[in-house]
Amino acid sequence: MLKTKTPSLKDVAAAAGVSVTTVSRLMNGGLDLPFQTKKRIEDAIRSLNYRPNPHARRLSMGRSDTIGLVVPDIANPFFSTLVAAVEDAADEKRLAVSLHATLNRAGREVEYLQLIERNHVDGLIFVTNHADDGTLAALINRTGKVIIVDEDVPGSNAPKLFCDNDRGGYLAGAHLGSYGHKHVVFIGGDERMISARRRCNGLLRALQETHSDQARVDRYAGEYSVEYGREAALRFLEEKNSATAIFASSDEIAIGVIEVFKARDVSVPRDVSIIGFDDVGPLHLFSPPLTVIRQPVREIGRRSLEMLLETNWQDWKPSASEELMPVDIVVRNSVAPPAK
Amino acid sequence: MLKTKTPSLKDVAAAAGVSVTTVSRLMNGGLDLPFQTKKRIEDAIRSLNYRPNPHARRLSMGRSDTIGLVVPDIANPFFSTLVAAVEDAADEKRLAVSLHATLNRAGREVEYLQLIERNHVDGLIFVTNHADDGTLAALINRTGKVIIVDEDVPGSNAPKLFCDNDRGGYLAGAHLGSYGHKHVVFIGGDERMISARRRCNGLLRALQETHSDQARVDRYAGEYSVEYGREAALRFLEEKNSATAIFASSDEIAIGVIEVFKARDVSVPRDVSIIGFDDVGPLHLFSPPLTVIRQPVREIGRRSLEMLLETNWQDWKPSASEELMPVDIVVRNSVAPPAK
DNA sequence: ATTTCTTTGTAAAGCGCTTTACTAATCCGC
DNA sequence: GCGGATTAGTAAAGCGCTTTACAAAGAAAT
Repeated sequence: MLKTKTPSLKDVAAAAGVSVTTVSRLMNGGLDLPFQTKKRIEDAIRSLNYRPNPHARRLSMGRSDTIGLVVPDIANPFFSTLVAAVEDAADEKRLAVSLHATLNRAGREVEYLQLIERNHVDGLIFVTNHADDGTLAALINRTGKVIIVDEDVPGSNAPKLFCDNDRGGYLAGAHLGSYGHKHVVFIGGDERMISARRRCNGLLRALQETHSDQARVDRYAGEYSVEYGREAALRFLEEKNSATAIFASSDEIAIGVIEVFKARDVSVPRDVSIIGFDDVGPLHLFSPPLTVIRQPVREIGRRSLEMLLETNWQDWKPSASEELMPVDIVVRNSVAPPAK
Repeated sequence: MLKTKTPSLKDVAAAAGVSVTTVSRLMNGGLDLPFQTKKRIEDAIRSLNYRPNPHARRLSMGRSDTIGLVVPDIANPFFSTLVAAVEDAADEKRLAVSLHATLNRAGREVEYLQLIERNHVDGLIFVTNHADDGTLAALINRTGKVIIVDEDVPGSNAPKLFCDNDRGGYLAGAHLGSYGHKHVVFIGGDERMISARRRCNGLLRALQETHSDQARVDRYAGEYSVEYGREAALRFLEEKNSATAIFASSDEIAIGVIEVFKARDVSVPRDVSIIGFDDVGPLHLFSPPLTVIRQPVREIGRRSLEMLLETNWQDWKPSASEELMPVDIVVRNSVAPPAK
C-alpha cells in the first residue's frame, strides 16, 4: 500500500480551483456559492474522499465537540446504563464521548476533572459514589462546565441531577409499613452522602406515618457494592438484628445480601423482607423476584447531557439548581408480612 | 471571573526566559538541561499552572492518543464489562477511549470505522454482533488498525480475538450429554456468525461422542437479545419441541427464555434443562441458578487493547491471526436428567 | 592557537483548519 | 455610464504545539 498522504483542505481547493477559504466556508455553511463552483468543490471532496482533520479543526475552533463522562465503574450495570444513555444522546448531537472510570481510586477524579481545563473536552458529566473531602468541590467550582449526577458533591456550584431519593425512601417505607414492618435496616452509603441521607429520611418518615413511634430504622453504612452487601448481611445475621425487613440501597448491595441469605438458608421474604433500589439488573428473575424502587436511569443519562448543553455557562449563577427525576416502586415478591 | 487566557507554551517560555523549543523539548524528555534552567522552567510551569493543549499537540504529532471502541450496545452487561476492561487497560497506557454504540443501526458501524481515517483515533477495537454483507470487511481492509473482537467480520484482514466458541459448545454438549440429554435446541445467531457456528458444532460433536447418532440439535437463529430469547422460548413451547435441553447462546437469550418459562410454568430444570453462555450477570441468583459457559470477558477486553498496541501496523500481513480465549463451564443448577 | 566536539540553546517551518480583513467583479437604479 | 451595493472570492494570520536545522559557547584534542 503506497503512502498516499491523506488529502487536506488545500488539496481540495487546488482540485476545485478555488482557495482554501472558500472550501472551508462552504463546508461550514457560511457561504452560498453559485451552483457551478459549489458542484466543483463537492466533486473534488468526493473524488479525493476528503474528510476534515478533527485535530486541526479543534485547535482552530478552540473546542473539541467531545464531552467527558466520568463514572465510578463502567461494568456496574447502573452506570453502564447511564453511560449508554449519555452516549446515545451525545451521538444524536454529533458529540463524541470520552469515557473515564475512577474505580474509586484516589486522585482519579481530580485528574479527570482537569480534562476540562485545557479544553480536552467541552464539558463534563461527573458521577461519583463516595463522599468528598472538599477537594472535588473546589476543583469543580474552579473549572465550571460540569454537571453533577446521581450523587452530590457537597459545596460544589454546578447544575445537579439526582433521582428523587427522598421519595424513593418514602415509597419503600410506605410499602414495607403497609405490610406491617416497623423495624427495618437500611443498607447504603454513609450519612455524608445525599443518596443515603434522603432515602433514609424518606424511609423513616413513611414508617412513622404508619407506625408512629414504633418505627425504627438501623443504618448500615458502606459502599454501594456486592461486597458490602455481603458484609452487611453477615452483620445483620451475626448481631441477630430484630428488624423484619431490609432496604438495600442499590442492586449491588441487594445482590450481596441475597447471596449470603441464600447461603445461610435465610428465606426471603418469609424470614426477612427485602426491597432494593435501582432496578437495572434482571431482578425479576431472582428467587424471589425482587421488589424494588426503580430509578429512570436512561432518562437521567439523557437529561444530564441536555443539561450540559443547555446551561449557558457564561452567566450561570451558582444557584441551587437541583433537578430531581421521579422514581417508582415495582412490586414483585420479596416483601411479605413479618414472621415475628 | 475575569477572562485570563489559559497559558500557552509561549507564556511559560517567556516566564522562564527561554524559547518555546526548550520548554517543549524538556517536557517531552528530549533534552537534558542544566539544573538551573530546568528548575526555572519547572517553576514557571507550576506557577502558571500550565498544561499543554491536547489539540495542538495532536495536530502537531499526527496522533491522538485516543483509541476508538465500538460496541453494539453499551448497556448490555457483556459489552459494558468489555468496555470497562478496555478503558482500564487504556487508562494504564494513558490513552483516552472514544466510545461508540452502534445499536445495530445501519450505517453506524461504517461511520464509526471512518473515525480512524482522519486519525480521530489511533486505532479501533471493533465488536459487532450481526452478520456483515461485505461492506464492513471492505472498509476494515482499507483502513487498517482495527482489532476485531468477539464476533468475526468474515473477509476482513485484521487481528481477531474471540473466545473459544467451539470449546464452549463442546463443554455444554458434554455436560448435557452426561446427564442423558440427546436432543437439545441451540438458540443463538444465524449460521453466518462464527460464534453460532462454532458453538453449535462443538455442541453437536460432544453430543455425538456420548450418544452417537441419536444426538440431535435444532437451531433457532436470531439476535442475541432478551427479546429473541422470549420469542425462541415461545416457539419451543408452541411447536412442542421434543428436545429436553436448551443451550442459550448468551445471557440475554437465557433471560428471555427463563422469563417465558416462568410465565408459562415450565419448570427448570425439571421440565427442561438450560445452559447459558457468557456469565456476566448475577445468574447465580436466578431460580434456579443458571449453569453456564463462562467467557473471560475482562481478559478479552484487556487483551484486545494489547493486541491493538502490539501489532506493528507498518508491516502487518493479513495472516490468519486469530486468538482464542479459553472458556469454562460453571455448573449450577439448571441442568438435570431429562424427564421424558 | 586552531580545530573539533559537546553542550545549551534558538529561530522558524509546519501540522490543517477557521476566520478576519480585503479585493475584484457584477448588478442595479438613475 | 457612474456611484454604490452586492456577490464571489482571496490572502494571510492565528490556533499551540513539535521538530528540524542551525548557532554560539565552552571543553577537549591536536
